Amino acid sequence: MNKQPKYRQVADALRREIDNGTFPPGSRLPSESELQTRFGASRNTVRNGLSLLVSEGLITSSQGLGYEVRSHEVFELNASRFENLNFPQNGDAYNTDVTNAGRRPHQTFRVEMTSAPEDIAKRLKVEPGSKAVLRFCHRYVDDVPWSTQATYYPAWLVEQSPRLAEPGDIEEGTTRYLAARGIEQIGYFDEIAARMPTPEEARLLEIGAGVPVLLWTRTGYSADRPIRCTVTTFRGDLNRMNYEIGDLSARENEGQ
Amino acid sequence: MNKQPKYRQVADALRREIDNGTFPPGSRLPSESELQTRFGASRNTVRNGLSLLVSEGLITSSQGLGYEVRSHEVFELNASRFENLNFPQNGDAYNTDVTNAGRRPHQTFRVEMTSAPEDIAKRLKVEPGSKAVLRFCHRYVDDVPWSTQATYYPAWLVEQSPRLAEPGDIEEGTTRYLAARGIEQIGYFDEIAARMPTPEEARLLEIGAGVPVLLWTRTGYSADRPIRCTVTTFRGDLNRMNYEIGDLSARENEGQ
DNA sequence: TAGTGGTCTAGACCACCTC
DNA sequence: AGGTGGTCTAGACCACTAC
Repeated sequence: MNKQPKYRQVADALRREIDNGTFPPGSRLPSESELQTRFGASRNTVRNGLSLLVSEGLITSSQGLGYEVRSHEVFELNASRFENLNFPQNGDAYNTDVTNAGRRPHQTFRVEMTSAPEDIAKRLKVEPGSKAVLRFCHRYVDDVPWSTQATYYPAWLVEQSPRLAEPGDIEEGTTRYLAARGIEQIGYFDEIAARMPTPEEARLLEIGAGVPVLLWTRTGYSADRPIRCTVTTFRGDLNRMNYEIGDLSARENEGQ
Repeated sequence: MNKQPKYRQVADALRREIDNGTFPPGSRLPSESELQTRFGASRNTVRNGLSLLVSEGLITSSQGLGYEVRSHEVFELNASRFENLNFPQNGDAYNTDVTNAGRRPHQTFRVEMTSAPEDIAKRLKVEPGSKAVLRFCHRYVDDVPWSTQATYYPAWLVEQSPRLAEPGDIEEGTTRYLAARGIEQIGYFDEIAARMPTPEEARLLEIGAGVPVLLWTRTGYSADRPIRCTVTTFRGDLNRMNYEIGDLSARENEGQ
């Protein structure tokens, strides 16, 4: 005998029906009271089962409306191709990529003078707590919050390149601006991690329960030392990162 | 007035105390009944708040023991360096990496003849449902389930390289075995995604609520066509992926 | 045996959405 | 107004862990 608790039976039954198409993406699940009678369970037990599916990222709930099966469309982000070393462009080609996908990009932007958080300082090889310029970007696609991007520049670099600390965009792109001043990024170190969002991240990205964030930390190096560190936070349900390594001429024919 | 529901107040208060070190990683939270009196709330309300923290990945619970603050140690996985194109080695250097970190690797292994799932078939550029060899690996570090790895080889390749379908390890490594038979991988396409685990993944990786998985899909190409597709599923709380791009000689000095 | 969390019930009131 | 989910309570019994 391997009896599952009732709320799991509820979750399992519904999950199966979502998987096999009984409830396709975008459709609505039966209401809690309908599920009570169907499973012969109390309301709390039904809710317990439903909340399991919510935390698995399978469904969402909204007051007054009901439970809806989540639909998944993902946005591909090529991390190795854009920001090409021989052809530096503004930031990370977000505008180009989004527009190419037929979507409408939109972003808010701000520049701050802060002290570098410990993990950033370590990557930039500066003293923890030392001054840094933070250029922060909050990005939307078709008005849906998509990602936040925080780039830190160490103080010594800002002294040489004062426009980094000025508010507002740098027209030609920060990479080109730096290159023109003799600071060339010749390598990157990328780190990718996943975790559940902090309440702050959940707020900025309008993430509900059951959706992890992808954390992408890119540290850019000149020939001598690290010159910037960019931390990008994505909604995990809407994004996928790609890397191309080596010779991929055999991949060109069709879209994968 | 911006009153939060009581269970959120419980969660926020405890989260703050976890963040500021009142409850350090590995320590135990007060029991539910203690929290009831502290917050003047019913047991279900307290449980509701605690389950929020569980689904954020901050704490775990076990019957009879209580709630414990999760501790985070992450394992770095260099995706661009290992499986070096000029120096192919067995699989993805998992054994080497883990041993170097002073940990004890352990894995179970099986080989299956299956039909390629749709997404795999697309990446291998074969008909959906066509035959493929699946080499499946379940990996542990110090007896903690760490990742699962499924590599699919298309039928046409297996005909040329029959040992792929044989159970058991290929001593010299599949990459070398293939290279010796004239099939050389000259490029990779990596895709990285994050999501909540399916019940099956949660079982294999012994993941509790609040821990996402990292999905790493690597498609290997010869000069002509894709020759394999490897899907690795990691515990998101224990792993971080790295990519090195361009010239990183300035990084060598210290550990990042 | 005592204390912990896990499951389940029954009922109440509130907030939001649609009509 | 009527239906939906959101919050909260009080109490019951079970399962696991410690001693």
